[in-house]
Amino acid sequence: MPENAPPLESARPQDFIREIVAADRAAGRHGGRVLTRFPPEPNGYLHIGHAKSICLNFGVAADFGGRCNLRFDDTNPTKEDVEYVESIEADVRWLGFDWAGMFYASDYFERMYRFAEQLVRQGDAYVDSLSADEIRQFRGTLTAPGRNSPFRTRSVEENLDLFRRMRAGEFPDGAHVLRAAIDMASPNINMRDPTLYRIRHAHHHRTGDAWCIYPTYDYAHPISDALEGITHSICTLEFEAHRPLYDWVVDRLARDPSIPSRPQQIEFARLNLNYTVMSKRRLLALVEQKLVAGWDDPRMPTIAGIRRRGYTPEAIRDFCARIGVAKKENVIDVALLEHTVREDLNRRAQRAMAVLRPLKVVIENFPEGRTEEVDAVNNPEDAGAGTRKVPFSRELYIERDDFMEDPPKKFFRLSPGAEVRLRYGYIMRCERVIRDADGTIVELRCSYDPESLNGSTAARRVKGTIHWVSARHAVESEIRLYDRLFLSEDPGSDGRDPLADLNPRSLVRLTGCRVEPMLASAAPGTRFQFERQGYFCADPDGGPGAPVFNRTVTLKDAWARIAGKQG
RNA sequence: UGGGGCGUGGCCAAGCGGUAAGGCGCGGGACUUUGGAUCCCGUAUUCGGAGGUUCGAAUCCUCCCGCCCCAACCA
Repeated sequence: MPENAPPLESARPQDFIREIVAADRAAGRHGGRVLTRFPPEPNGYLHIGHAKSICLNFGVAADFGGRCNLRFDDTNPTKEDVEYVESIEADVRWLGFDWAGMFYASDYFERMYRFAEQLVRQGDAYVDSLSADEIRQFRGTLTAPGRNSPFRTRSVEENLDLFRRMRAGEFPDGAHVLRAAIDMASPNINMRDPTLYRIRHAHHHRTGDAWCIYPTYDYAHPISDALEGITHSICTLEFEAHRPLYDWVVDRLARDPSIPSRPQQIEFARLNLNYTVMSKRRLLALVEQKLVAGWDDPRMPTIAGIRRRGYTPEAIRDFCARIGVAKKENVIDVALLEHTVREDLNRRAQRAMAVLRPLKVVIENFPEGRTEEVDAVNNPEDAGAGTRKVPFSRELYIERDDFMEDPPKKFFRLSPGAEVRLRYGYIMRCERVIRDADGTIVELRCSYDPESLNGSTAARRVKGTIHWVSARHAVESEIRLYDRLFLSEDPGSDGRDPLADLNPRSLVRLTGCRVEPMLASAAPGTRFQFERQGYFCADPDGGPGAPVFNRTVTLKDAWARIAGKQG
């Protein structure tokens, strides 16, 4: 990452979570210590929504001199994979965070098991042999209380024996579960004897075949937190109703004086972005059905995807800082995300000239075979970025869109008989148009004003400035225009076709583009602003040869124009 | 419906009894060798609604309305 622009963090806004943490420290809780954790399940790639949680967990810790753990919540082996843990690790690092320790819930399987036996001995848990279906029926409804399972009164000895045999693999999946004995009449359904362990004869990406019983989230999470000494367990709103259960487990575990902390769960509203699908189910469907090249396809809202697209970690962190943290359900306008990306890129991205759809221009009064080097500013927002030489010659390419044979009133670029300024170069007039047999415009014959180098001439005022590239010196390159993958305002609702709102025109590949010679050696991952076209990134995973450029975001006003053009 | 949450401008979001911050978006203007950027100015007599307490309420009380989450051996 050779970019040396200063970081772009906004002033850290105070939020209710930081208020809680500050109050806890003021009250001397946890001895003033702050340890958070980011606990993804390795069942998919991280997306922009996770970035909010990552920034929150690492950010809160950093603000109070604490640390944050990375923990994989790998309690459901059938959905998880090492590919995911590797990508998550890489993405968190790329976002710029460094964890205090990296752990797996599966690190604690043995201790969880032993604690479960203890719960059984205390009469706090029992083995239930009802089927999943029966358990559901016994659970009651939102308004009707549940009923105790007939197995709830088994003796401690019988429970212990059964639970041990569950672990030993004596029973098939679904034969028994371990349940907490809480209250089948609780108005909170999560407290109606929740399942703690289920039998799953499945290979775990990490523990292999060592286990055939796996703890549930509700049981594993508080234990993992307590064992690591987590002080504040920050999660999303849907777990609010699980907090009493979280506390129930922590209460019992904390009777052991060697347990380092009594963590508290705090919930916040997850990020929703309009026009963007964040559901892992839908993202997975896109990957599996090969509608995208993979989880890191630049069209994907995954961290890996937007990284390839050219977003910077700084911009994403700034975005997360700006959206705030609260408990209100929210739908953030993607325009804010794009704004933060543009703001960052505008300051750090080197300007370059690139012609996406080339139209040849011959300057008839410019000497054949002559090459001039014109000075171009690398970044008008960054005086330290310097200048570069760009070759100028008789034959150029300009953007097809920058010429109109029959221009509307407000068109200030090139048209027959009109003058335009070639950025950093000369003022040029279009003399005539050359067509092929089909009548397609293939070339423009122009003249230039030799006195107007660098666009300066007191005599005339030219309104339009266009970008260009010397035909002989330019490098041919592929440019990919990626747009948002989804156009749905309401991404997500269950039961719908997960791909229903896919925008089929989210990728336009342009080949035969001509870019400034300098770009031939663009380092993968480098961002550029192509004059008048938007922000582009040399594909970070591009192979050898001429670099491929991915469009990051368009210039602000250009979006509607370009989006409209592409449907 | 039982339980748990949440309701401040188009989208976020401060505010915590003293008379509505800020950002995005949007509108207008200045400037400009990117129709970019930058810079100005404007954008809620009002805080889901109705009562009440108070000299004074978005902030306190009561009732009502709306939205979200929970009935996986998912997380």
